[in-house]
Amino acid sequence: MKKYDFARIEKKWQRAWEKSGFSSWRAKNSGTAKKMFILDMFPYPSGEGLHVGHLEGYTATDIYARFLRMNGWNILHPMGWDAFGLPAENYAIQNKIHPNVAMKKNIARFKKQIQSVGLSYDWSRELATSDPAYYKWTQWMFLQMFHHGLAYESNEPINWCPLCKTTLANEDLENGRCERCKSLIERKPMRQWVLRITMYADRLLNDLKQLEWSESVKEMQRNWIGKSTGYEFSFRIKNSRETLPVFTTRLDTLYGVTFVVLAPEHPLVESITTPEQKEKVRLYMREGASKTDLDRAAEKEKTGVFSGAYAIHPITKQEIPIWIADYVLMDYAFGSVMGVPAHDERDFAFAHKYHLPIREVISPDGKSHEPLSSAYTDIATGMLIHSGPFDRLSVKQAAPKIAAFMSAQQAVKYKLQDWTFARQRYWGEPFPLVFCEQCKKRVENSKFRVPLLHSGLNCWKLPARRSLGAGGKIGNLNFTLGEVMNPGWIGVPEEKLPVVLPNVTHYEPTGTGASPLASIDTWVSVKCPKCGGPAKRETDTMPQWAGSCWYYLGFILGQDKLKLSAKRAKLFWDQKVLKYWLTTGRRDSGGGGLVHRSFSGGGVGFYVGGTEHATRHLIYARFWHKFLQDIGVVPNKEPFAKLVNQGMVLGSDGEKMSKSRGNVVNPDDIIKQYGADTLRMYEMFLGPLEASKPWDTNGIVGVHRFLSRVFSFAFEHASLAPKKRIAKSNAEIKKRAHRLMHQTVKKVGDDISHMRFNTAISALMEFQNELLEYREHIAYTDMNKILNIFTLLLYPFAPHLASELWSMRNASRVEKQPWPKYNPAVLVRNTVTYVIQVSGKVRDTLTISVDAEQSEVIKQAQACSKVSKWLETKKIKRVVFVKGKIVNFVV
RNA sequence: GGGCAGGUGGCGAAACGGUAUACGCGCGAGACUCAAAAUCUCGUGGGAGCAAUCCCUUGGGGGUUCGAUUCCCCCCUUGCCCACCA
Repeated sequence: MKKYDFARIEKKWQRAWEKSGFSSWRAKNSGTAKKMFILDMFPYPSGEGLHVGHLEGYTATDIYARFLRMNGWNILHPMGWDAFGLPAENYAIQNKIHPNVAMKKNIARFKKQIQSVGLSYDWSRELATSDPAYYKWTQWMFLQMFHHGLAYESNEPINWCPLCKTTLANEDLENGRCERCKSLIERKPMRQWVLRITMYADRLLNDLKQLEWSESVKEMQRNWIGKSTGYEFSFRIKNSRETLPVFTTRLDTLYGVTFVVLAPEHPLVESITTPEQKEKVRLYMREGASKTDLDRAAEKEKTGVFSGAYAIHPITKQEIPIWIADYVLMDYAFGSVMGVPAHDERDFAFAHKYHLPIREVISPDGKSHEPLSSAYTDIATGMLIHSGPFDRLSVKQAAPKIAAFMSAQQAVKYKLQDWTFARQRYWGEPFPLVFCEQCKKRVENSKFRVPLLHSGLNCWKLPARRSLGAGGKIGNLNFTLGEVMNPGWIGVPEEKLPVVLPNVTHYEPTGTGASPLASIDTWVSVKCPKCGGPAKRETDTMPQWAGSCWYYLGFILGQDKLKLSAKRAKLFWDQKVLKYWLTTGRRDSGGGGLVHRSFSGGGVGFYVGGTEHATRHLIYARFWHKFLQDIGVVPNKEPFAKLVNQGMVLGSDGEKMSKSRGNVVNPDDIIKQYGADTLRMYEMFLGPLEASKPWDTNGIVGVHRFLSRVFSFAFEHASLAPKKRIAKSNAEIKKRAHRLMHQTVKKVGDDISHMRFNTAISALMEFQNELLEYREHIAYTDMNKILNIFTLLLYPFAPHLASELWSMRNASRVEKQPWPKYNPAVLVRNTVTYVIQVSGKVRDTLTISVDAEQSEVIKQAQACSKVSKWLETKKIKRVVFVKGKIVNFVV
């Protein structure tokens, strides 16, 4: 018996594919064939190499891509490298290799690993985010955002990771810790570039509806955006000209306000605190300053301090004490809360602790229940009491009436905050910005007044496309909106892009808040592109998410477009190609009984990746895409039409794979021991794509045995001496084999279409098992035909072995063959097996002609000995008959 | 505290109103072998029985139905995400 020499076979076919320049996987940018953009989340080429988790998603999309290609689709299935960012940089520092060098090495390793698994990527579109040809366009896009006023300089307190020595966005945190290194995050006021993602909050929220994503990821994004609708109004402050704005979703409880709370960072704290309270407030603030956000949130008991000042209730005119407490967050709404202890659990706890009055104004039955033992927060039931003219109104009715009475404005707030877009690290895209003192003075002395924008305010609209002239002329110099809004900051002209990351010897983070780039004076000092005066470059770099915001567009546009000079943006944004891949023509829908439904909003047709990107990459990329649509360079609203989240592959102990647990499975080892085809199939056989499932080191031999049997059988069959070949098939067995073959063609096709790879593989196994039983009874030529079909079905899963099997009988290439069709007529059986139940319990089965009449079936069913004995003494109340399935005698 | 997804043999899982445990692992027995590995054959949810056969079984409890792993309600439990958002 010939052994399944997977190593030889896999090498042979990988060479063959490489020799042809991977031309079979190359996507065309036009044509009338149905098309699909099948995208994997591209990896960070870390020093660890590819892990089996990556390969789960990559194998799934590879199977799908190969399958659709055989069905005549034009498939765009590319791969690239998310090469900028902290993990890559930290690896470089640890191993004392320049990030650029380390990255090149890691990319080469990743690519080799990917090719050793036989993934069918269109390598002609390969890209890396750290390539100047690529990041030139990342900079170009940032520059557009800047000029349109979407990027602003901020000095607000921001998340600082003391170990990574950089600022981080909220999205980069996990429970108040750095997502990468798990250090506790500090809040530090720092100069930062921030992107105004909040301006897109509503669109990011609303357009979720049209996405074919898992409900859980959509829900995560909804919660992250965190829209709430309520009212805002201002309290007057006793003995002061200041007013105190608050936001509330419960204006109906206005009569129950017994105190007001400010966040410790609130700007009014300083001015309203009375001299008597100054010392206490100072102490409280000092204590608070040492707390991290995590401490703040973890505190069971709320703390606060009285400011000494009083607000005036807008309706009752009562004096209400103003407190300062860190359970109120400055980042949200106005950083101030009207305290209604009777109807808010947090306010209740606070009032309870500091003996503030609790005033019941919502009651389930219209009666008073004071003193309350807990806050009553049910808004569905309940009516107003102790609320003057609004008594007896429902919660729902009351709010608008009170608002009208006191002229409170309806308002919408979001949890989403603007995106901290700068890192004080080396390995990232440099900002295409310079700072010029003279231009700063020009702007500040000019008459331009841009409405002062805070991160929470959504009062500002994007200027009409291409009208960067929302800025204007100062003297004889033109300033853009972004340049007017950020005095002194000047955009690098497009023709000067890319601003190349200088090659330095010291790239370790400084920890001073300045990036390593700041020390390279020759790089930092430049001429102002606006006025020619002395200027300095921005030395922070962009976060790792920048490059991944548009890489799918990079794949669509291709390497030639990336190489264009940035001043040729018009040519770069090739509308024909973008429309081809991002919008759907009529031809894409339906087809062949497959469910590759295209999505009306356009975007990447099929995107596979882990759920960990739900509130990071997937929200950032949507934001960029919408901006790019607004400036007229992409043709549709959303980047990713359909998203599937592959589950995590856990270690064999059921825990997350990690070095420290020692449960990491290295794909290289598996390939060496069992081969790539076994690895691919086993990853798919583990369970449903979207479920997390443990890797069972023992289980892999099952798939390997299957492939070995497939090979041995096919090989033995192909090398049969002519004398030993069976001349004539047994008619009955041939018929059975054919029916099974057609069944399997249908099943495997349907399963691939629905991402049910595990059951597709089961079906292939069953097919193979039966064929082995039939082998003595099927003629050589008939078996050849059946084996050809089997090979085609196997091909998407195990392309190397399938290529080898195909070449045993055919001169052509398997990947050029059309996907086999099944004949529904063959699937029709002329007998069917009925399940015979008595009162719902299975007692027997009955095989009978499909055409048998209901009465005939029931008659025969009743006659079965196993059934009749259950019916003997009973009276049949009812007979349930389901054609072709079941007869149930109810007694 | 809120949201989402799960709980089926010894294990990964299948079926998703109609014969629960397909497929695979593991295990047991046998064949081949001096022997072992590999391979092949048969068996394998639990219980009672010599057997035919019968009873029980999809986290627990109710409900709808002739029939529920599947649909509805309550509870328990595991995982993931978000969490003082006014």
